[in-house]
Amino acid sequence: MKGGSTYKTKQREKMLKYFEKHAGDHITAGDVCEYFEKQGEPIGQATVYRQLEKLVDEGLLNKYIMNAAGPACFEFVGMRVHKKDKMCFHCKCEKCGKLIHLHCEELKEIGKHLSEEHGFKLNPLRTVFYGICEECAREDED
Amino acid sequence: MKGGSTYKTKQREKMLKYFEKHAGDHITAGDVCEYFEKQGEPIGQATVYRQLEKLVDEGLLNKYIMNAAGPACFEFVGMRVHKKDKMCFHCKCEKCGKLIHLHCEELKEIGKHLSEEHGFKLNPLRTVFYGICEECAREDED
DNA sequence: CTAAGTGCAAAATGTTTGCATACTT
DNA sequence: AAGTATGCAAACATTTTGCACTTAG
Repeated sequence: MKGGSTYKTKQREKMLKYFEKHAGDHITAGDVCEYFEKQGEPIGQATVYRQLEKLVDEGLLNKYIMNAAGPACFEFVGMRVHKKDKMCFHCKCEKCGKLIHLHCEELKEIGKHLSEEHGFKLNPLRTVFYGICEECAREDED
Repeated sequence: MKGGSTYKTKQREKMLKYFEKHAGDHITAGDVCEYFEKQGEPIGQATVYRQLEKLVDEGLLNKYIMNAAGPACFEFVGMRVHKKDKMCFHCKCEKCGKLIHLHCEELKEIGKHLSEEHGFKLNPLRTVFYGICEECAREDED
């Protein structure tokens, strides 16, 4: 369904290591370029984007889109291991922009419900809940 | 908190009418420009973007971001009326790109849960569930 | 040797901004 | 009259593409 195999190149390995090391962080294509630039071993941006896409396809990274005119964020997921118990949801505050990671059993029910009732296989790793976080809600009492 | 008042201009009214008429549809800034272009009464794209932003701030439209390098979508919400029973969730298929509108009581529980347990006020109108739709899942049995 | 990946620079998108002019209130 | 909106064109930022070259298998 997807074309050909994946070569193990220096660039790919370096990027992967970088993401692995920063697991849990949200990293943009620009961040990646900048980082390796500073390391004195730059990776062409075209390569960065192409590898990023590939890694997302392979399920090693997740891609999150926050702002329309702003870079997409990528996050390390793990080596093809989709550990259910590590599964986490993301909440993005529309007010302060904060991104909250939620680990919650009950939320996993959503996935089951969507699947059973609506035939939709939720990808919790890519899904972002938008709303207002606790702190902002407090200031925002209208 | 936000600057100044809002004038009732031709452009704004036309845009609003257009969105209202196509309630439920997902419309891009480009769509808006194109539509009025064809009507023979074009609206400058800067104006379109500025009004779009404004309308979102005012809560008359919702903004959805699907692809990083793709236009944002806007959808009519209603005249400041947040009818709970009209509340709907969006599921976006990562495979075929289809966007599904879901009206579901159970899903509304998510909002309650997030609010009560995590202090997060979900905005279901802006939140998009990513995953694989029924049809694609069938072809995709791996 | 062949398929896949790289890097550069150029193009393509989508969105934002500066500024002079025009419209609303 | 004062404040806000408009429209154009230019500026931006992010992402994608074409092509010659290199590298992995």
